[in-house]
Amino acid sequence: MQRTKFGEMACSIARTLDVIGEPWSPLILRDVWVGMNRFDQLQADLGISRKVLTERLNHLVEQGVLERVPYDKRPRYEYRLTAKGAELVDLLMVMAAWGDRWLAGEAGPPVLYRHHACGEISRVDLRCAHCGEPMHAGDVDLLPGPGAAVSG
Amino acid sequence: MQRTKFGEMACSIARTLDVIGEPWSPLILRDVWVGMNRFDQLQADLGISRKVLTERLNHLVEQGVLERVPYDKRPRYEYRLTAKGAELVDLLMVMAAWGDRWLAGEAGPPVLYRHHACGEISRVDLRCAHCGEPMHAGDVDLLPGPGAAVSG
DNA sequence: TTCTTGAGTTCCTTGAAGAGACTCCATGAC
DNA sequence: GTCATGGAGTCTCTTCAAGGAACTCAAGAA
Repeated sequence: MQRTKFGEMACSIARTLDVIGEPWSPLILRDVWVGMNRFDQLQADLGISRKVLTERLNHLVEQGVLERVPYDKRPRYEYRLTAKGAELVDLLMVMAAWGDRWLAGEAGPPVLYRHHACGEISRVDLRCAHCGEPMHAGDVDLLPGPGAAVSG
Repeated sequence: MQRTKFGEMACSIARTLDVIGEPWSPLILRDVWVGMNRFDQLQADLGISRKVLTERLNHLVEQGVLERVPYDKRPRYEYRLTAKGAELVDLLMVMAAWGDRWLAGEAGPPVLYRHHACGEISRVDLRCAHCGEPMHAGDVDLLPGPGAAVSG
């Protein structure tokens, strides 16, 4: 349904939601990220209905976020992140960082992230690609871009 | 419905989805961010049904992401981002950045972001809070955190 | 040959989203 | 005082998506 629900909106947020905005899609991506690549693994881990899992996987493959790779001569496939999909997982890390900060409660975060480059437990931080200073929603002005006035 | 759908999962991504994972919620937040603060404005801009808009706003207020502020003696309210909500908008900026990169097409991005600190058109970049180097999904190991083994 | 296993399909029921009319209530116009 | 207005919702009905569970299909194992 949601396939073209938001996409007409000339808004990159809406367009992104057309790719991973449907229920379960972000969690499917997370699972693939941590190495759960197969249909039955995903179905068992998420407790999602097989029908919906099929639909979501097909959509994510169509969108170029996952690829379906045979791993056996039998009809056996597994799902892998594409480059496009890997960058979506960056988004999931930011989502996790927000959840860690605001929803983790007493127990603390369920998952820690160790950064390869420095070897430390860390978290992701948003910075300006131009000047390197922190960049948050309150630190920017929004201007119409070249793709602003899409008509039709 | 989705209110506690994913939240039991001891996963900050799932918990975050319980807050803004429902259809329309991210777009409602975006609209409030850019200054559309009132019920009828939101309803007209999004084309969402009034019933669903009511449900979403209530949920976002319950979650502490928006606050409902009277702006007149009459029963007139507007919705504002809380600090918690403003940090969610950071997530939307990352979402927009992904959409700009992968879905904008020929026309280019519909919106540009000018960073206050440097005055330049820029985009958000993910860096390690510890060492300041780029931090992407492929650059981290995941380890169980203190809140990992939530039972019940 | 039959069994098993991964990867889906199909069908039926339940529950959420959409559309749009209706309500409530304080104010300003008359 | 009465009426009209406009923002902010509620109510109801229909449509469409999600859940659950049984069924199918292909190929290698016993």
